Amino acid sequence: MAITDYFIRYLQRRDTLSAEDLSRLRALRTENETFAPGEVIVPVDRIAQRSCMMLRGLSARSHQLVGRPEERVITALHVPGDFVDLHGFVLAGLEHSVVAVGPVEVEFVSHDQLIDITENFPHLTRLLWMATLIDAAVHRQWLVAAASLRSSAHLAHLLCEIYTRLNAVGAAGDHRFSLPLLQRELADILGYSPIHVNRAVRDLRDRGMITWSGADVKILDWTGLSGLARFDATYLDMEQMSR
Amino acid sequence: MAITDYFIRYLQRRDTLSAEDLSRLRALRTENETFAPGEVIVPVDRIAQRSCMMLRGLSARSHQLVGRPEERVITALHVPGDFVDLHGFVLAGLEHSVVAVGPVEVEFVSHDQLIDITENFPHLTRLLWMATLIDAAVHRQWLVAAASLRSSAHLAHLLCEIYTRLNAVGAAGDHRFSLPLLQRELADILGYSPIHVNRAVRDLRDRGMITWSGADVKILDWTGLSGLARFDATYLDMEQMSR
DNA sequence: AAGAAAGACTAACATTCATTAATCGCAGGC
DNA sequence: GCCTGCGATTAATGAATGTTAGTCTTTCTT
Repeated sequence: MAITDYFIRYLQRRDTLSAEDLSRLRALRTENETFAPGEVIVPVDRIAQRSCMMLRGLSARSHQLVGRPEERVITALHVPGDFVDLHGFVLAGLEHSVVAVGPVEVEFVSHDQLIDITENFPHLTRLLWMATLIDAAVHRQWLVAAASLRSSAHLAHLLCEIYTRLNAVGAAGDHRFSLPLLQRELADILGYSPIHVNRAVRDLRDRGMITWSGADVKILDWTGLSGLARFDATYLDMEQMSR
Repeated sequence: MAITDYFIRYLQRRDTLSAEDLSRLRALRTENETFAPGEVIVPVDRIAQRSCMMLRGLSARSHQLVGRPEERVITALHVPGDFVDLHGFVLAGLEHSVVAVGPVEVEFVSHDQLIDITENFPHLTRLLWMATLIDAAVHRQWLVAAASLRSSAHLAHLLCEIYTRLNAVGAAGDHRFSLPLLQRELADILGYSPIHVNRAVRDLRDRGMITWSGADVKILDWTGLSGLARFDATYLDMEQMSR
């Protein structure tokens, strides 16, 4: 997989890239880096000079709670092809950090190249914009899930979403995928205690919907799992459209 | 207040607008419309040809739950100056509707004018992008609040945020504001039952932190309320910065 | 092979929140 | 001035989730 190809595939799934758009993307100079589980990929609060695309593994946006330094909330997960902190290009510093979940490989793109794109490639700019808007749509869906689903269904929704996103970039198939999340980290995502997450995992297992051993997840009953979660993938905006 | 002036103030609070940017914004042709409480301003699912800016009142992004038509979740509130469904310009249809909360006045801007801006005004384009990214930051903060705060503190966080945003555009002051939300609608926002919302409101009242009668909210103890909510307004990204 | 550490898992109990069913209070219609 | 409807409020009960305190595997270390 050559540089930025995952992200190009991400875009091409949703719009047609012109020859100029494509060659501009292919001409991006990037810095490749790897991170061990738990390492900070993008620190909180600092105004960065670059943003990173996921190449391999899983990363998370982690919010430290004020006054409770040992607690955190995870507000997003990122799979290969995601332009993780693209929003850091426009905002005045991020209010969260990005950390590696499991081993991670990313590519950094300098912001001066993004400035060039926004100055000279309006269609490509709208597609970058779109990528951040899809992230926002995922945020909204997490809010809907948090407000309307109980523990097992809430967990089921997360599994359906992650599988759909991994599958969309070819990083999962046959209803199997690798999810190197600890139950403690799942708790930070879902807003439950680790013990309650354990109950939810056991419930989905007892219903025969999934197996989960180590980092290996297999969805045995997609219909049942997605029905329980009332999962509808349209919010991931994976339709072709001219933008 | 002339056309789009609220939104111009919203942008100027965060960056410097060049004379060209300003005149382009002032040249926007808009359609002014008013809505009664509960009316749909932007319907779900349809690919729109225009997006709307809030001029007066309060509106909400409302997600209908699949299979439960009487239930909904509100994932965002919008105050004057907000470019409510700007994301509809780039996404392939919205997965939520926008409804009026109390009486509302908005201005619609056609998407062909937004195309023109993205083709010819790169700095202004980045500012429009920024507006949608601030919405996303608010989504994330709501996720953090939902995961880490119990009922009273969660409600307190919402009140702190709305007051801060209203105050930033001059639509509130002296720790007073109008919030025409029913407790049932608050429940759709916070993910609680209406009864539990009532308990939270009573709790904040009993602590002497707020009064709330009809649509009139007064924060009596800002320090206490924002401390309870662990509210930190930096996520609203209200700092001046060149983007 | 023994020990240690980390994560998964379980049980018992406490707290938070949902549900159901009423009552209360206010505003509008007649 | 009374009725009516809607929303706010309260109480009682049960379900969902948190907390504390462990045990059980597995894996790594020595």
